[in-house]
Amino acid sequence: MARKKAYIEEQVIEKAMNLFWRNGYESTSVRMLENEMGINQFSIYASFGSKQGVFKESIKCYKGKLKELVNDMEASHGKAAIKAYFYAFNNFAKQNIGQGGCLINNTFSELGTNAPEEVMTEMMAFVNELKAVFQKKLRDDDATSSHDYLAKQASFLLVAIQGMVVASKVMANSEIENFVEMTFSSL
Amino acid sequence: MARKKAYIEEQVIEKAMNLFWRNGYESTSVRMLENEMGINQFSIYASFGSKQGVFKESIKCYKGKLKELVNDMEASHGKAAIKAYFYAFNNFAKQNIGQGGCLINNTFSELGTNAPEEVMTEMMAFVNELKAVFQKKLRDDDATSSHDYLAKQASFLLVAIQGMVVASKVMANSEIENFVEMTFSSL
DNA sequence: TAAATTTCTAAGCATTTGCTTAGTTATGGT
DNA sequence: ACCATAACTAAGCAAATGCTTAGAAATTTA
Repeated sequence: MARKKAYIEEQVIEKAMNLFWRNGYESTSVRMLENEMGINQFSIYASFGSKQGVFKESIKCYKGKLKELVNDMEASHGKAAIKAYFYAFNNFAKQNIGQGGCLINNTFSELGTNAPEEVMTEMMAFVNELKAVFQKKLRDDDATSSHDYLAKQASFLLVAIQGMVVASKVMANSEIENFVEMTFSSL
Repeated sequence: MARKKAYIEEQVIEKAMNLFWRNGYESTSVRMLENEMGINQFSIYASFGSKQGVFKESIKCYKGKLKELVNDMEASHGKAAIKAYFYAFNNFAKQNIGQGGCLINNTFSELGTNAPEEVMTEMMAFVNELKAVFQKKLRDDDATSSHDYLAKQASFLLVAIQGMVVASKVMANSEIENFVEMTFSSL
């Protein structure tokens, strides 16, 4: 009769995600993952197949975290919802010391075109979903503008939020807040 | 009598810089540098001391390249100069396949707080210099606003340009252009 | 108590990594 | 032709890397 599973994959993946978030992909060895996840290398390979497999699951876990923030935005109304998301996302991005920022952005930066197909797909999907939600919230406040016009505004906010999360690593919080305020005052 | 140096350090460093720009730091091995630079590992260590030494020089080389763009901006006038710099920088950032983007941004993302002190200093200095030039060009068009007000606008543009260069890896050129136009229309 | 399965431990593998060493070749000046 | 130096080639080193294997221990159920 089988021994019960002693670790929950979602829990160990969350630990792995945090390590990748702090260190990046290449600078995170399997031995470090073993320490952080609290399971041995054999179990890592048995459950996830490879280091890359762990990373793929980590990206999905990260998306799940972001989904909670996006859900909060979807439950709110208009531009104010997007703005609140900016702040919430900034706070979320600052949870980690070291590299921190946005794991999706970091992964684009570090791996670029070398990222595994599945990872690229997950990340692009997230970016597109976020843009769609921005557009929907913009529509809340503006029933008459064209779809194309709102798409451009959503796209603008998408670039802006990427700038915010990258800049927040090296710039003062007051400068980030100034950026957000100016970004939304222009809409 | 000494044999003349057969390679020019600045030239081999430029090749190294391009490789780091495409690949990032960790994913670039010394053997890859050897191939790209066209000199052997012994010469690399003799001239630069370590892989990190090559990287430090590469960052300086990259700054030198950016300096040319900044000089162009300084030779022009007002907000139009800054806007032209955005476009020039975007074109410059797109020279490299793979990771591309901005090597300074990439390095902040990849190495974060683990970057060598000298590299951090060089990068922070560049960011501060850029902000100062932005502020100066904003003053060209606005003789009366407070120093603090213009500093905030310069800071805003600094975050914006970081967003642009990160986003340009994954978003369409038309969306990047839209972002730049919207950013400057709000100033 | 035994069986079945999970998870662990320890060791190992081939390769890659940053870096060093020693001897050789190339080159320019005298 | 010789000397001095630069740069190369080849080999090597220890450590790290991603991953595998084999046997042992742990755990649950019947």
